[in-house]
Amino acid sequence: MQAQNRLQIRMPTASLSIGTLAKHAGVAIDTIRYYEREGLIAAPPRRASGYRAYPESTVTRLRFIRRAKALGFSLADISELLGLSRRRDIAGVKRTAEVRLADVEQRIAELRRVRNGLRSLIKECPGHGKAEQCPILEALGHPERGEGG
Amino acid sequence: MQAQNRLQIRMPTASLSIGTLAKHAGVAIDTIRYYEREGLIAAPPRRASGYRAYPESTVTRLRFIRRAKALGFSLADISELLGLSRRRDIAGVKRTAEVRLADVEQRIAELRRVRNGLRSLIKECPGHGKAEQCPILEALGHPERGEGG
DNA sequence: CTTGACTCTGGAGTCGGGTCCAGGCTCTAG
DNA sequence: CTAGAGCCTGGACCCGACTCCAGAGTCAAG
Repeated sequence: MQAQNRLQIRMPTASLSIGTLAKHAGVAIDTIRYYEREGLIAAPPRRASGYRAYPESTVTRLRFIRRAKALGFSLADISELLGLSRRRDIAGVKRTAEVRLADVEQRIAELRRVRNGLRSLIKECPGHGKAEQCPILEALGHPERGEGG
Repeated sequence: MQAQNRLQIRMPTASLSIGTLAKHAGVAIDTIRYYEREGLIAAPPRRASGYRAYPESTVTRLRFIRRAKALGFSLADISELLGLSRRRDIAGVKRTAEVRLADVEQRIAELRRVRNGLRSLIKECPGHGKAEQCPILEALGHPERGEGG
């Protein structure tokens, strides 16, 4: 849509093709289209050919999504965060981050328990000998007892 | 099952229907059939009617699976563990547990990083005011800068 | 015998987050 | 002009671990 160029105040910068955007933001083309379908990024204007023409700010938006994902937010969380930020709802953003933190802390606690269990089992396993002497199998419930193992 | 009692050498114990087994082991009926398809438990003998008739030891086997899952093993890992245990390969069992431990430790380290990042962001966020003052949005990359937010 | 709970089968659906594909346009360098 | 890269669409497919379904046969209690 060239019409835009003439009608709009001023193009902030040249627009990006989806491939260029993908490269700049470090995500796959298919992922960008997927995010558009899911409403995480706005549908961009199109050229006469139908090609998507992204404003540069979309790079930032995609990086936001990437970082939020790295912090353990799901796409649904990110959607929420984006909505909050659009509404300048700082309190909401903070609350969301706090919920996420609590979640992460719980996962850490669970994994710690798992780790400790695994560690002591490994420490006590001779690494050879009969199954009956293996505390790992023992702890798990000796699956072969009485079976045709 | 009366016929069985007479024909077979001796039943070690009464056999269990799939529903009873499910209750005893604390898993869903569908899950048991799923595990059978996946080769995690052996296909049990059938009654004349086609109903599955499980030996009691299957309860133990299912509990083994449940505990291993709780320790973060995937069904594929569990399959491997079961094979190792069948072959009385204690060294193999120990190695598998060690790999799992390393994996768990890495996940903990990652989550810790995430937690620390989230914590400091939250601490510095006033919880009100302008988006520009929110370090959470800031750290994530201010998605609204220059956009029609 | 009847009723209602239980079980059988094969196959489809679920969730999250993408990834891949065919078939057909479009853009750009030479 | 042509070749080849890039982009379009809708829809299928992937992973893991189930979960649900319809339609039909079976079992136990009353």
